[in-house]
Amino acid sequence: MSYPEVGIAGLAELLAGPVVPAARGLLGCRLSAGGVTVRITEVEAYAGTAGDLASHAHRGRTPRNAVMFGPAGHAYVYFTYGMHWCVNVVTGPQGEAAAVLLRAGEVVEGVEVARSRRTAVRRDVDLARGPARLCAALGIDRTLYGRYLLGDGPVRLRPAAEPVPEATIAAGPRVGVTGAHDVPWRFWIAGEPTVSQYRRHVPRSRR
DNA sequence: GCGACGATTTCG
DNA sequence: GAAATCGTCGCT
Repeated sequence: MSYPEVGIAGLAELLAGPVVPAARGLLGCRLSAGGVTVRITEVEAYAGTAGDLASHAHRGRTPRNAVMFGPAGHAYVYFTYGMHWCVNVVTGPQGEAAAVLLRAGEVVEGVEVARSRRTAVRRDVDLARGPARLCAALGIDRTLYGRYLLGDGPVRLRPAAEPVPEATIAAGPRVGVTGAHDVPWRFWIAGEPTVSQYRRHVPRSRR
């Protein structure tokens, strides 16, 4: 099954539902910001307050995660490691605080702009390969926190140009997450060279 | 108010 | 393997 043929309304409906189908359905969708468009190739699902210890919302609402508790289809942008931005799509009904982390994408428009923001990159497939790299390529930062993604704002999410067959979607444990390694909530398009490399989480105290 | 650490990336 | 680098959150 695939979702893109139903248009923006269908995408909105998908995002308002359970987080796992939403995450899978986001594969192949296009995200545009800062003059760059990526085709999403890798995502991770995070339940909100529903017992997912890896979710930023699992301890309840804070100033940082507040947008997660609002309606689906908005951008949850957060800053980490003192230098990186990452972006999520809020999903599910209001109050559930579930979200999908956009982990990687293929730059399909604005390659030159993306390269100007990612000077360390040699190959185009590395431009948005990784959640912080994706944000860097798109120029996403705090100013886009909470923005609605399905309208005409500065960050726009659109259905896939081509459907992503369910059979090509692979699943595995989430990256960088302490514990919950048995929860296969990382999804990617099999065979895509833009999918980020899996790294097992190592607690800082043991580095 | 303070301190540990993070849904990471890059370089050595 | 380890540094870079700082906002966030819970209170060892």
